Amino acid sequence: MNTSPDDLDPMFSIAELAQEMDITTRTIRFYEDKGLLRPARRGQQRIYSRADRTRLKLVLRGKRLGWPLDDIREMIELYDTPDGERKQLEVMLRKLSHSRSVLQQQREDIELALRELEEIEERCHRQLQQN
Amino acid sequence: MNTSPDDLDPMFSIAELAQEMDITTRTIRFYEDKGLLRPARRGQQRIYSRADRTRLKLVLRGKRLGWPLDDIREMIELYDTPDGERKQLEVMLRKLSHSRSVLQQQREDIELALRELEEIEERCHRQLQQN
DNA sequence: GTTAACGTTGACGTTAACGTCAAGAGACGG
DNA sequence: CCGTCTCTTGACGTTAACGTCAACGTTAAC
Repeated sequence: MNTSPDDLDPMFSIAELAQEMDITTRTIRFYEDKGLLRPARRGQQRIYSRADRTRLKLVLRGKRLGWPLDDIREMIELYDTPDGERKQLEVMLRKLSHSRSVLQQQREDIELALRELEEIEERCHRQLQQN
Repeated sequence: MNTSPDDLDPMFSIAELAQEMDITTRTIRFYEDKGLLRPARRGQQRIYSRADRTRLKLVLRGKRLGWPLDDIREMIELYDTPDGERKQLEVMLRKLSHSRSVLQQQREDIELALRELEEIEERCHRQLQQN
Protein backbone atom coordinates (compact mmCIF):
# COMPACT_ATOMS: atom_id res chain seq x y z
CA MET A 1 0.00 0.00 0.00
CA ASN A 2 1.27 3.42 -0.99
CA THR A 3 0.72 6.48 1.16
CA SER A 4 1.33 10.18 0.88
CA PRO A 5 4.06 11.67 3.11
CA ASP A 6 1.94 12.12 6.23
CA ASP A 7 -0.12 8.97 5.80
CA LEU A 8 -3.35 10.96 5.76
CA ASP A 9 -4.34 9.83 2.32
CA PRO A 10 -3.74 6.15 1.74
CA MET A 11 -3.74 4.82 -1.80
CA PHE A 12 -4.58 1.31 -2.92
CA SER A 13 -3.75 -0.80 -5.91
CA ILE A 14 -6.46 -2.75 -7.67
CA ALA A 15 -5.06 -6.01 -6.35
CA GLU A 16 -5.13 -4.75 -2.78
CA LEU A 17 -8.74 -3.74 -3.02
CA ALA A 18 -9.65 -7.00 -4.68
CA GLN A 19 -8.04 -8.99 -1.91
CA GLU A 20 -9.57 -6.92 0.85
CA MET A 21 -13.09 -7.12 -0.58
CA ASP A 22 -12.69 -10.72 -1.69
CA ILE A 23 -13.53 -10.07 -5.33
CA THR A 24 -11.46 -10.25 -8.51
CA THR A 25 -9.69 -7.38 -10.25
CA ARG A 26 -11.84 -8.19 -13.25
CA THR A 27 -14.91 -7.35 -11.20
CA ILE A 28 -13.47 -4.03 -10.09
CA ARG A 29 -12.64 -3.03 -13.66
CA PHE A 30 -16.08 -4.12 -14.71
CA TYR A 31 -17.65 -1.84 -12.12
CA GLU A 32 -15.58 1.01 -13.48
CA ASP A 33 -16.83 0.28 -16.97
CA LYS A 34 -20.35 0.51 -15.63
CA GLY A 35 -19.64 3.89 -14.09
CA LEU A 36 -19.59 2.78 -10.47
CA LEU A 37 -15.99 3.78 -9.85
CA ARG A 38 -13.66 6.45 -11.21
CA PRO A 39 -10.20 5.88 -9.76
CA ALA A 40 -7.32 8.20 -10.54
CA ARG A 41 -4.51 7.09 -12.83
CA ARG A 42 -0.78 7.15 -12.64
CA GLY A 43 0.03 6.66 -16.27
CA GLN A 44 -2.09 3.69 -17.22
CA GLN A 45 -2.46 2.24 -13.77
CA ARG A 46 -5.39 2.81 -11.51
CA ILE A 47 -4.87 4.16 -8.03
CA TYR A 48 -7.67 4.09 -5.53
CA SER A 49 -8.21 6.64 -2.79
CA ARG A 50 -9.98 6.05 0.48
CA ALA A 51 -13.09 7.56 -1.11
CA ASP A 52 -12.91 5.06 -3.96
CA ARG A 53 -12.63 2.30 -1.43
CA THR A 54 -15.75 3.54 0.34
CA ARG A 55 -17.64 3.67 -2.93
CA LEU A 56 -16.66 0.10 -3.63
CA LYS A 57 -17.95 -0.94 -0.23
CA LEU A 58 -21.25 0.74 -1.03
CA VAL A 59 -21.41 -1.20 -4.27
CA LEU A 60 -20.89 -4.48 -2.46
CA ARG A 61 -23.54 -3.61 0.07
CA GLY A 62 -25.92 -2.98 -2.80
CA LYS A 63 -25.01 -6.36 -4.22
CA ARG A 64 -25.75 -8.08 -0.93
CA LEU A 65 -29.19 -6.52 -1.13
CA GLY A 66 -29.61 -7.97 -4.60
CA TRP A 67 -29.75 -4.66 -6.43
CA PRO A 68 -28.79 -4.49 -10.10
CA LEU A 69 -25.65 -2.50 -10.83
CA ASP A 70 -27.56 0.23 -12.61
CA ASP A 71 -29.68 0.80 -9.52
CA ILE A 72 -26.61 0.75 -7.33
CA ARG A 73 -25.02 3.40 -9.49
CA GLU A 74 -28.08 5.63 -9.17
CA MET A 75 -28.07 5.03 -5.45
CA ILE A 76 -24.43 5.96 -5.11
CA GLU A 77 -24.79 9.01 -7.26
CA LEU A 78 -27.25 10.31 -4.69
CA TYR A 79 -24.43 10.32 -2.16
CA ASP A 80 -22.13 12.70 -3.93
CA THR A 81 -24.44 14.93 -5.84
CA PRO A 82 -23.37 18.19 -4.20
CA ASP A 83 -25.86 21.02 -4.50
CA GLY A 84 -28.20 21.06 -7.43
CA GLU A 85 -30.83 23.34 -8.76
CA ARG A 86 -34.42 23.10 -7.58
CA LYS A 87 -35.53 20.78 -10.35
CA GLN A 88 -32.55 18.51 -9.83
CA LEU A 89 -33.29 18.42 -6.12
CA GLU A 90 -36.85 17.37 -6.74
CA VAL A 91 -35.77 14.57 -9.03
CA MET A 92 -33.38 13.50 -6.33
CA LEU A 93 -36.06 13.49 -3.67
CA ARG A 94 -38.22 11.25 -5.81
CA LYS A 95 -35.38 8.81 -6.28
CA LEU A 96 -34.68 8.86 -2.58
CA SER A 97 -38.29 8.17 -1.81
CA HIS A 98 -38.35 5.27 -4.22
CA SER A 99 -35.18 3.76 -2.81
CA ARG A 100 -36.60 4.04 0.65
CA SER A 101 -39.79 2.18 -0.21
CA VAL A 102 -37.80 -0.60 -1.81
CA LEU A 103 -35.64 -0.85 1.29
CA GLN A 104 -38.67 -0.90 3.54
CA GLN A 105 -40.22 -3.71 1.53
CA GLN A 106 -36.97 -5.63 1.83
CA ARG A 107 -36.90 -5.05 5.55
CA GLU A 108 -40.41 -6.42 5.89
CA ASP A 109 -39.52 -9.48 3.83
CA ILE A 110 -36.51 -10.10 6.00
CA GLU A 111 -38.38 -9.84 9.27
CA LEU A 112 -40.96 -12.31 8.00
CA ALA A 113 -38.35 -14.71 6.74
CA LEU A 114 -36.41 -14.56 10.00
CA ARG A 115 -39.49 -15.29 12.07
CA GLU A 116 -40.41 -18.22 9.90
CA LEU A 117 -36.89 -19.57 10.10
CA GLU A 118 -37.09 -19.50 13.87
CA GLU A 119 -40.33 -21.45 13.81
CA ILE A 120 -38.79 -24.11 11.63
CA GLU A 121 -35.73 -24.20 13.83
CA GLU A 122 -37.85 -24.81 16.90
CA ARG A 123 -39.76 -27.63 15.26
CA CYS A 124 -36.42 -29.04 14.24
CA HIS A 125 -35.08 -28.98 17.77
CA ARG A 126 -38.20 -30.58 19.18
CA GLN A 127 -37.79 -33.38 16.67
CA LEU A 128 -34.24 -33.92 17.83
CA GLN A 129 -35.36 -34.10 21.45
CA GLN A 130 -37.93 -36.73 20.58
CA ASN A 131 -35.33 -39.07 19.12
CA MET B 1 -61.24 -19.37 -10.44
CA ASN B 2 -62.39 -22.93 -9.83
CA THR B 3 -63.33 -24.17 -6.39
CA SER B 4 -64.27 -27.46 -4.84
CA PRO B 5 -67.91 -27.89 -3.73
CA ASP B 6 -67.55 -26.26 -0.32
CA ASP B 7 -65.10 -23.57 -1.39
CA LEU B 8 -62.55 -24.71 1.16
CA ASP B 9 -59.93 -25.51 -1.43
CA PRO B 10 -59.70 -22.88 -4.14
CA MET B 11 -57.85 -23.71 -7.34
CA PHE B 12 -56.08 -21.32 -9.66
CA SER B 13 -55.13 -21.34 -13.29
CA ILE B 14 -51.65 -20.31 -14.32
CA ALA B 15 -53.02 -17.11 -15.84
CA GLU B 16 -54.79 -16.16 -12.63
CA LEU B 17 -51.66 -16.59 -10.59
CA ALA B 18 -49.63 -14.70 -13.13
CA GLN B 19 -52.01 -11.76 -13.04
CA GLU B 20 -52.26 -11.71 -9.27
CA MET B 21 -48.48 -11.82 -8.77
CA ASP B 22 -47.78 -9.54 -11.70
CA ILE B 23 -45.48 -11.95 -13.48
CA THR B 24 -45.79 -13.86 -16.75
CA THR B 25 -46.94 -17.43 -17.19
CA ARG B 26 -43.56 -18.10 -18.72
CA THR B 27 -41.96 -17.20 -15.43
CA ILE B 28 -44.23 -19.53 -13.50
CA ARG B 29 -43.43 -22.44 -15.81
CA PHE B 30 -39.77 -21.60 -15.54
CA TYR B 31 -39.97 -21.81 -11.76
CA GLU B 32 -41.57 -25.21 -12.11
CA ASP B 33 -38.73 -26.34 -14.36
CA LYS B 34 -36.32 -25.26 -11.66
CA GLY B 35 -38.17 -27.30 -9.07
CA LEU B 36 -39.72 -24.41 -7.18
CA LEU B 37 -43.30 -25.44 -7.87
CA ARG B 38 -45.10 -28.73 -8.44
CA PRO B 39 -48.70 -27.97 -9.33
CA ALA B 40 -51.21 -30.76 -9.95
CA ARG B 41 -52.44 -31.48 -13.45
CA ARG B 42 -55.80 -31.99 -15.02
CA GLY B 43 -54.75 -33.68 -18.21
CA GLN B 44 -52.06 -31.44 -19.55
CA GLN B 45 -53.07 -28.32 -17.71
CA ARG B 46 -51.63 -27.13 -14.45
CA ILE B 47 -53.89 -26.43 -11.52
CA TYR B 48 -52.59 -24.57 -8.54
CA SER B 49 -53.77 -25.09 -4.98
CA ARG B 50 -53.66 -22.54 -2.20
CA ALA B 51 -50.43 -24.18 -1.05
CA ASP B 52 -48.90 -23.72 -4.50
CA ARG B 53 -49.91 -20.09 -4.38
CA THR B 54 -48.19 -19.67 -1.03
CA ARG B 55 -45.04 -21.28 -2.36
CA LEU B 56 -45.03 -18.88 -5.27
CA LYS B 57 -45.34 -15.98 -2.88
CA LEU B 58 -42.34 -17.28 -0.98
CA VAL B 59 -40.41 -17.44 -4.23
CA LEU B 60 -41.21 -13.84 -5.02
CA ARG B 61 -40.21 -12.75 -1.55
CA GLY B 62 -36.89 -14.47 -2.08
CA LYS B 63 -36.53 -12.62 -5.35
CA ARG B 64 -37.15 -9.28 -3.68
CA LEU B 65 -34.29 -10.16 -1.37
CA GLY B 66 -32.09 -10.82 -4.38
CA TRP B 67 -31.63 -14.51 -3.76
CA PRO B 68 -30.78 -16.80 -6.66
CA LEU B 69 -33.47 -19.33 -7.54
CA ASP B 70 -31.38 -22.26 -6.37
CA ASP B 71 -31.06 -20.71 -2.93
CA ILE B 72 -34.74 -19.94 -2.87
CA ARG B 73 -35.52 -23.55 -3.64
CA GLU B 74 -33.33 -24.71 -0.77
CA MET B 75 -34.97 -22.19 1.49
CA ILE B 76 -38.45 -23.32 0.53
CA GLU B 77 -37.59 -26.97 0.89
CA LEU B 78 -36.86 -26.23 4.52
CA TYR B 79 -40.49 -25.29 4.99
CA ASP B 80 -42.01 -28.57 3.99
CA THR B 81 -39.44 -31.10 4.96
CA PRO B 82 -41.63 -33.03 7.41
CA ASP B 83 -39.75 -35.16 9.92
CA GLY B 84 -36.35 -36.42 9.02
CA GLU B 85 -33.76 -38.62 10.59
CA ARG B 86 -31.16 -37.23 12.93
CA LYS B 87 -28.56 -36.66 10.24
CA GLN B 88 -31.06 -34.98 7.99
CA LEU B 89 -32.15 -32.74 10.81
CA GLU B 90 -28.60 -31.66 11.48
CA VAL B 91 -28.05 -30.79 7.85
CA MET B 92 -31.24 -28.79 8.01
CA LEU B 93 -30.14 -26.92 11.10
CA ARG B 94 -26.92 -25.94 9.39
CA LYS B 95 -28.81 -24.63 6.40
CA LEU B 96 -31.16 -22.74 8.67
CA SER B 97 -28.26 -21.20 10.50
CA HIS B 98 -26.65 -20.14 7.25
CA SER B 99 -29.84 -18.61 5.92
CA ARG B 100 -30.26 -16.72 9.13
CA SER B 101 -26.81 -15.19 9.02
CA VAL B 102 -27.38 -14.09 5.43
CA LEU B 103 -30.65 -12.50 6.43
CA GLN B 104 -29.06 -10.76 9.39
CA GLN B 105 -26.35 -9.33 7.17
CA GLN B 106 -29.01 -8.06 4.81
CA ARG B 107 -30.91 -6.51 7.67
CA GLU B 108 -27.81 -4.67 8.80
CA ASP B 109 -27.15 -3.43 5.28
CA ILE B 110 -30.69 -2.18 5.03
CA GLU B 111 -30.63 -0.31 8.30
CA LEU B 112 -27.42 1.43 7.28
CA ALA B 113 -28.74 2.30 3.86
CA LEU B 114 -31.96 3.67 5.29
CA ARG B 115 -30.16 5.87 7.77
CA GLU B 116 -27.89 7.23 5.08
CA LEU B 117 -30.84 7.91 2.84
CA GLU B 118 -32.43 9.95 5.58
CA GLU B 119 -29.30 12.03 5.98
CA ILE B 120 -29.21 12.77 2.28
CA GLU B 121 -32.88 13.59 2.32
CA GLU B 122 -32.38 16.12 5.11
CA ARG B 123 -29.51 17.81 3.30
CA CYS B 124 -31.71 17.90 0.26
CA HIS B 125 -34.54 19.59 2.10
CA ARG B 126 -32.24 22.16 3.68
CA GLN B 127 -30.99 23.00 0.19
CA LEU B 128 -34.54 23.54 -0.96
CA GLN B 129 -35.21 25.87 1.97
CA GLN B 130 -32.17 27.94 1.12
CA ASN B 131 -33.40 28.64 -2.40
C1' DG C 1 -68.31 -27.89 -36.64
C1' DT C 2 -65.54 -24.19 -36.36
C1' DT C 3 -63.55 -20.45 -34.16
C1' DA C 4 -61.77 -18.09 -30.19
C1' DA C 5 -59.59 -18.33 -25.73
C1' DC C 6 -56.50 -20.55 -22.99
C1' DG C 7 -52.96 -23.86 -22.23
C1' DT C 8 -48.94 -26.93 -23.55
C1' DT C 9 -43.95 -28.09 -24.94
C1' DG C 10 -39.73 -26.89 -27.33
C1' DA C 11 -36.33 -24.11 -29.38
C1' DC C 12 -33.93 -20.14 -29.65
C1' DG C 13 -32.84 -15.14 -28.23
C1' DT C 14 -31.42 -11.74 -24.70
C1' DT C 15 -29.43 -9.24 -20.75
C1' DA C 16 -26.59 -8.73 -16.61
C1' DA C 17 -22.55 -9.82 -14.37
C1' DC C 18 -18.90 -11.41 -14.52
C1' DG C 19 -14.77 -15.33 -16.00
C1' DT C 20 -11.08 -16.44 -19.06
C1' DC C 21 -7.63 -15.99 -22.08
C1' DA C 22 -4.19 -13.24 -25.10
C1' DA C 23 -1.02 -9.70 -26.06
C1' DG C 24 1.39 -6.01 -24.53
C1' DA C 25 3.19 -1.80 -21.46
C1' DG C 26 6.15 -0.28 -17.26
C1' DA C 27 8.93 -0.84 -13.33
C1' DC C 28 12.42 -3.35 -10.84
C1' DG C 29 16.19 -6.68 -9.31
C1' DG C 30 20.20 -8.94 -10.63
C1' DC D 1 19.92 -6.47 -20.96
C1' DC D 2 16.83 -9.95 -19.32
C1' DG D 3 13.39 -12.01 -16.82
C1' DT D 4 9.71 -11.45 -13.50
C1' DC D 5 5.64 -8.92 -11.60
C1' DT D 6 1.94 -6.24 -11.77
C1' DC D 7 -1.02 -3.97 -14.43
C1' DT D 8 -3.47 -2.73 -18.87
C1' DT D 9 -7.02 -3.27 -22.77
C1' DG D 10 -9.71 -6.23 -25.77
C1' DA D 11 -12.17 -10.14 -27.27
C1' DC D 12 -14.78 -13.91 -26.43
C1' DG D 13 -17.15 -17.42 -23.21
C1' DT D 14 -20.55 -18.45 -19.56
C1' DT D 15 -24.52 -18.66 -16.36
C1' DA D 16 -29.01 -17.26 -14.51
C1' DA D 17 -33.42 -15.74 -15.42
C1' DC D 18 -36.30 -15.07 -18.10
C1' DG D 19 -38.63 -13.28 -23.19
C1' DT D 20 -40.25 -14.58 -27.68
C1' DC D 21 -42.02 -17.33 -31.12
C1' DA D 22 -43.82 -21.52 -33.34
C1' DA D 23 -46.68 -25.45 -33.53
C1' DC D 24 -50.03 -27.88 -31.43
C1' DG D 25 -53.96 -29.65 -28.02
C1' DT D 26 -58.49 -28.69 -25.41
C1' DT D 27 -62.50 -26.60 -24.06
C1' DA D 28 -66.58 -23.39 -24.42
C1' DA D 29 -69.52 -20.60 -27.26
C1' DC D 30 -72.02 -19.80 -31.12
